Order: sequence, then structure tokens, then C-alpha cells
Amino acid sequence: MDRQSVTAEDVARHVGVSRSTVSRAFSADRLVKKVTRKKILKAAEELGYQPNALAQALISRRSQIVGIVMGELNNPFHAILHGALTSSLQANGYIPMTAQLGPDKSITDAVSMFRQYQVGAVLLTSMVVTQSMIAACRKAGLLVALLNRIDEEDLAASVCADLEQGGMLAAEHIISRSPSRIAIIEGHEKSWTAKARLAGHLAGLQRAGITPVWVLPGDYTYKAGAVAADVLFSDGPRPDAVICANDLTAMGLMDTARSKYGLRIPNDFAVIGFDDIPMAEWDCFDLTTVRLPVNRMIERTTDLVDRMMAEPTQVSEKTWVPCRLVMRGTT
Amino acid sequence: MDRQSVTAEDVARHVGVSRSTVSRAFSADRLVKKVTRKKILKAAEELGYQPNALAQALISRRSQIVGIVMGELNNPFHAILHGALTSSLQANGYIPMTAQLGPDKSITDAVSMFRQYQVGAVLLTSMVVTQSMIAACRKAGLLVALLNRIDEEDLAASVCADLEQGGMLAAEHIISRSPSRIAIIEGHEKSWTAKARLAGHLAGLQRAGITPVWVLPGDYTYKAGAVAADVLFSDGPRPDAVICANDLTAMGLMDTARSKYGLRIPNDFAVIGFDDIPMAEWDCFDLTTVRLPVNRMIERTTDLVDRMMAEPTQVSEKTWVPCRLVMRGTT
DNA sequence: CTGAAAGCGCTTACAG
DNA sequence: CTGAAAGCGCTTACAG
Repeated sequence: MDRQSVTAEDVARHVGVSRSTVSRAFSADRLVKKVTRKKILKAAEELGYQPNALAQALISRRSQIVGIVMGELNNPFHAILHGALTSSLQANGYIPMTAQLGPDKSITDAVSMFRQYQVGAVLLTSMVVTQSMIAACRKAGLLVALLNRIDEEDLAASVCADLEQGGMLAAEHIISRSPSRIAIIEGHEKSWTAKARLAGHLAGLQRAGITPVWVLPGDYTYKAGAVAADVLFSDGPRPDAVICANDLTAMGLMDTARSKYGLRIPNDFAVIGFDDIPMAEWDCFDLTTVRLPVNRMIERTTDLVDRMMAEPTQVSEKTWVPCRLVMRGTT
Repeated sequence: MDRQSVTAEDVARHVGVSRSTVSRAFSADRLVKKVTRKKILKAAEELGYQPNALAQALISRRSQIVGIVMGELNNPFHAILHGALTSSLQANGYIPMTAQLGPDKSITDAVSMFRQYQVGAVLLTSMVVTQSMIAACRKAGLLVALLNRIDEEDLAASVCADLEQGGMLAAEHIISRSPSRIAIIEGHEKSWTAKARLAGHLAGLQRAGITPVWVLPGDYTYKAGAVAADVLFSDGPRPDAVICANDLTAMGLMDTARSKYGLRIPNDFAVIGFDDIPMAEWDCFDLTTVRLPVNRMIERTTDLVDRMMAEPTQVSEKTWVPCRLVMRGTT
């Protein structure tokens, strides 16, 4: 089965030019007589010619493949971010190559896969991004950027929602409901984003001179919210407002509070989430939350990739995109 | 920045053999003296050599890249299936290259991207898979297989959950609750899976001599369930059991039934879903549903890819994996 | 079991 | 503006 049957040679012969010229005709910025280019493009179309990307990448030592390192896809927010990212990359002519980290897939494996395919730039979007992951990429000569997290050591570029600002928004909104006992449920302990969100939450409260009564650990899951509910509602004084690290946790909290403790929301306590995943809008939650600006984050990321691919030098710029409050029925 | 600094040539020189031998040492089935191979692999390790996959693919006219065509990632089930698929493919040495169909990304674009990268096999997993999509792939010389759908015209191989059997399971279970008025909410009208599910539902009912009172259109979304609730519960006789094309739709139905019509589940009516997405287990739904055998589907798919890549001839075998009932509180 | 040689399909200085 | 030539890093008959 001869798939790549038609090559630049065929087109060249058909038009009566050299392979070099065909090659140039396909590269936007190279000089070719307008008429010639048009003829070549027409012939290519007719013959069904498409440049072999493998050969292109081999000779130019750089492919259009962009590596994406991500964690598991079980958080709906991650799925959405990832979907938006790959779409946007593709729309801009890049080929996303995703490495999903997991028990049998380390960053080393991912880097090795990327190197084998001459990937130029790598986007790190897994929940946990350590300095050693960045180092592993850099060492292999890969340009790296972080999406939805910030590299505080400035070794990589970053595009991130302004999570501290978003966290403050959440805190301020909760305060406007004048609660007397506030609880916070944190995100994953190893996650940079969890720290940033918490910092925002605390800063917002502090600004109003308020200290949370509870700051409970969590890990961004539904389960974490359910567990926290048991701590908060089983006995003793209860919170009348709970700030959650993300929507999933808020949902777990709400569910357990209602089904197990018979509480009503927002009557018995107010809740606010973070992310604005599609389920936040569902009737059973109707969750007030902080929306991450997914589209703008993706735009900026694609921009960044454009620049990294155009001039292959590591940049370490940081881009912050503000979050906004989405008010619903739980506050 | 010289990324691909160390080549087979370097390793060859280092060990004192030819490039050919280095190449052979990296290919499992080629004959090389054991000692030689060992030396080469050791040197490669030391020098940090990795074969350039681009060059390999170029010369052997086949890359390890597997194309995946999918729709939007907004249905949690699709996200999970896709995550499991890419993981498994990677664990088996393939590189998944995903093309997300959408307003600005047609199957033609996807095929063209795959061809440029000498992709050998393509997996079609988008919700809507038409014969013309299969034809487009075949025409470009791509081997194609369908995941979670069946090609009834036998032009492609298929791995699919046995949706009819699953649908029957749902129907039988609902019948065991002896309802008197059953409603069915369908999936997306253009989707093969929706037809299969419905066929199963109807067959199960028919076997017991039961005809559904309502068969409402849907599209697999939460919204579809909410809309159906208005039809079913606003006035006139109400169903006491609703069979939904998927979990998302069941959730929309439940939410609206409760919040807008004050109904209780399963007291006022029973509901059953399909898929068993993680949210089905949540307290607020506790949804009885039919679980798709994701892991086994993925195993079979990876097997199939192995065979397609090993011997590049289009097969058209069909693999069915049975579904099973997951009983929870809504029935 | 191993090496020399040809060649995959392309790009890019170098001349003209 | 265009062509001839070299070369990206690899695999694979072909000889030995």
C-alpha cells in the first residue's frame, strides 16, 4: 500500500520546475515567482501532493509537534482545558502529542518520546509540575512552558489564570454574606495551584480581618469534599460558609451535607467553588464559583507556542489572566 | 541548540561497529551477535542515544503514530475513554495523535494531518462516524478501526461495547420494578450508539410484552434530560420509570424533576442511565446505570492496533464487549 | 553475524 | 527568481 505515492519530485516534473522550487512554493516566506507558485500549488492540488512532514522535520531539525504533558483526565476541568488546548494548537498548524503521566509513564518516558519526534516545545499541564520535571525537559533541549501553573524559578514560561485574584474574589464574595464561621477546603497538597488558590482565599479574608475557623486538607476531588463534610458537620459548631478549592470538592461537600446531615444550602451554609465546570450550573448544585478564563488562557498559550517555535530560545515570561465570579444559588 | 546531537553514527564509532549494526541492535527481531548488541545498547545508554523516530518512519515508510479522531471532549465519558485509550496506546509504544473534529476541523483536515505524519492506523471515536469518514481514511491509505461504534458496512474493524445487550439489561431491570408507564429518552439522533442503545431498550421491553408510552428525542446531554422532564412531568399522566440513553441525560431529567416538579426518586419514578460516568455514583444522583467495559474495550483496541501495525492490511473484524448493570438507588 | 551502499522525501546554502 | 547538490538520520537488501 503506497500511501505517500506523490512526492515533490512528481509535482516538479508535472510543472516543469525543480524540486527546490516546489519546496519553496510551499514555504510562505521564500521567494518564488508568483505565477510559478500558483502553478505548483495547482498541480499539487491536482496530484494530491502533501509535503511529508517527517522528511521536513528531519531536514529542518524541528517538527510542528508540540508536546503536552498532562496528568489523569478524571477532573472535568482538566478534560476541558486539554480539549481546548489541542483544538487551538491544531487550528494553528501544530500537532499536539500528549503524554499522560501515570504509574507506568514518567516524565523521563515523556521526554524520551518527545525527543524521538524532534518536538520543539513542551507544555506542562499536569496537576503536579516539579522543578525536576522542568529540568528534565530543559536538559533534553526542549523548550518548555507551563499552562495553568507558574514556574517560580523562572526556568520556563507560564500562562496561568490569576488564581490568587480568583481566590480573593471568592473570599470577598463569601464575606459579603456576613458569615460568622468560615471553613476552607484546600486542593491537592503538592499542587502549586492549590497553594495559589488558598493564598487568595486567605488574603481576601485577612483583608476583612477575618480568620477562617477551619482550613481542611483536600485533593481537588469530590471525595475530599465528602470527607470534609464529616469533619465540619458531624458535631460541634458548624461553619456557615465554606470556600472550596474547586467545584468538584464543593459538590462532594454539598452532597454529603444534604444527604447525610440534612442541611440546606444556602440556608444552613453558603458554598463557593472554583473552576466553573459544566456541572456547577446543574440544578442540583447551582454553585456559585470562580470561573477560570479557559479561552483566554488557551489563546495566550498558543501565542506563546508560536513564539517559541519561531525563535527557539527559552523564554520565562509569565502571563496572568484574571478570573471572574459567577454568582449562582449557593451563596 | 543541538538536540539530536548523538546519532547512530556516534554510537557506531564508539563501539567500533557500523551504523547498520547499531540499527540492527535496536530492532528486536534482527540478527546481531548477543555480545555486540549488549555493547551497543550500553554505549547508547552512556551517550544518551535514542533513534530518531522521524528518520525511522521516513525510511520504513511507517511511523508509530496512531491517529485518533474524536469529537468534543465535553461528555465525561468521552474524556475517560480518550484518556484510557491514549494511555494504553502509549504504554504499548505508540504515539497517539489526536484530531479533534469541530467547526474548523473536518475529517479531511484530520486525514491530511495523518498522511503528513505517515500515520498507519486511525481510530475513529467521534460520536458521529459516517461512511464518508471511513471512506476518506481508506482513500488516503489509512487503516481504520472504530472504537465504541460498529461499521455495519464492514469497511473497518470495530471494537464496541455490546450496547444492545446493555440496553436490554437496562430494560429488564426497569421491568423488574413493575412500572406501569415507561418512557425512553433517546441519544443523539445521528449517532450509531444511540440507535443501538434504543434497540436494546426496546427489545428488552418487547420481550416482556411492554411498549413504552413515550420515546422522546435527545442528544446525550444533560439539557436533553431537562427538556424531556418538561414533556414528561408538566401535565397529564406521568411515567413511573424512565430509561435514559446515557447518564448525563438521566441527571438532567432527575434534576429538573426534583427542582421544578418536586418529584422524588425512586418514589415517584425510577430512572436508569447508561455509561456509568463517575458522577453517577455521587450522592445526589446515586444512579442505577449500565456500565461500559472501558478497560476491556481499550485492551481490545490496543490489540487490534498491534495487529494492524504489524501487518498493514485492513481488517473488518468486530469485537463486542458485554456491559453490566450497576444497581444504585434510583430504581 | 556484519559492513558498504543506496535511498526515504525533503530543505537549504551556493551559484547563477 | 531558479536549479544542482549535499545532507538530515535512519533502514534494508546485497554481499560477504
